[in-house]
Amino acid sequence: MRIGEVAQRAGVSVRALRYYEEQDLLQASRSPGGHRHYPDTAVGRVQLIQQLYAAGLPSRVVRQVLPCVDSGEAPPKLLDQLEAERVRVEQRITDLLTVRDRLDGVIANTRNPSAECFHGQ
Amino acid sequence: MRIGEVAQRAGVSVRALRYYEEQDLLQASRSPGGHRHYPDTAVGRVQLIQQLYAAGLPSRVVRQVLPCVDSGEAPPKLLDQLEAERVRVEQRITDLLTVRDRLDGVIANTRNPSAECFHGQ
DNA sequence: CTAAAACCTGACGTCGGTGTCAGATGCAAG
DNA sequence: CTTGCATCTGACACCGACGTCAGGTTTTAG
Repeated sequence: MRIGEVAQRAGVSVRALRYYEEQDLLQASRSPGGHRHYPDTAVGRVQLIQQLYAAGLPSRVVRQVLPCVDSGEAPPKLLDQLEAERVRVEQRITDLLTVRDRLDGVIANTRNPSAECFHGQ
Repeated sequence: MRIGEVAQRAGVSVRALRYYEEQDLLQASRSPGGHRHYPDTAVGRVQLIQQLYAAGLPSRVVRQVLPCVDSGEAPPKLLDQLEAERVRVEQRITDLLTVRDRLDGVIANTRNPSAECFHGQ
């Protein structure tokens, strides 16, 4: 599978895939002429990478985490790192929940201004 | 209250506060000599701004959302915008939950490798 | 065989929220 | 009045995940 097709299937740009390779997140074999060639599993991997990015993990962390998610286990040395990331993710989740509730409050109150106005934080 | 104290209390840098003013997120009166002076409510407002940033909202959106969160209601014209943001936030939450569960899976499996290896997505 | 489409490697641009530095002032304490 | 910290206004630096352009090569369709 060539880079264009992977990009299209995974919903990312060709540039992004090259960047992932540069960051050692995604490997590709090469044709005699130098063109990248990917296995079918690449699409799923790219989507996984996107998910981790969406969670706010930077490349260097993704690089560590990826093989663990693949294999389902981690070298003990990375456990602390993983747990630290878990904590961060959890924190972001609670932040987002708070913001969501605030937005909900404003929306509901605007739709139905009769209700009591809670301005608590 | 002067800028240094606000920064310290809110846990952000002085630079950030100036930036917020530049972005019309936070107003300050000025002393005769030009120094910023903030009301006590500024600290809470800054924390709110931080929360919105943490949720991934960019400055221009925060600028629209802030007065609504203050007043508890929004001009109807902004309702669509607010709901769009709500959807985005919700999406990010589910992304984060997925990632969290993946991390949990790896962590649990590493701690107790005996268990069955679920590699579901 | 040839033209077009896809791909290649650099390299520089972008955007947003800050850090940081320079050089000039304001303000409070002795 | 002076000293010294806080603050002021620019302005440039940074980082990360790409976008984008240039100029050249490979692959594929006809």
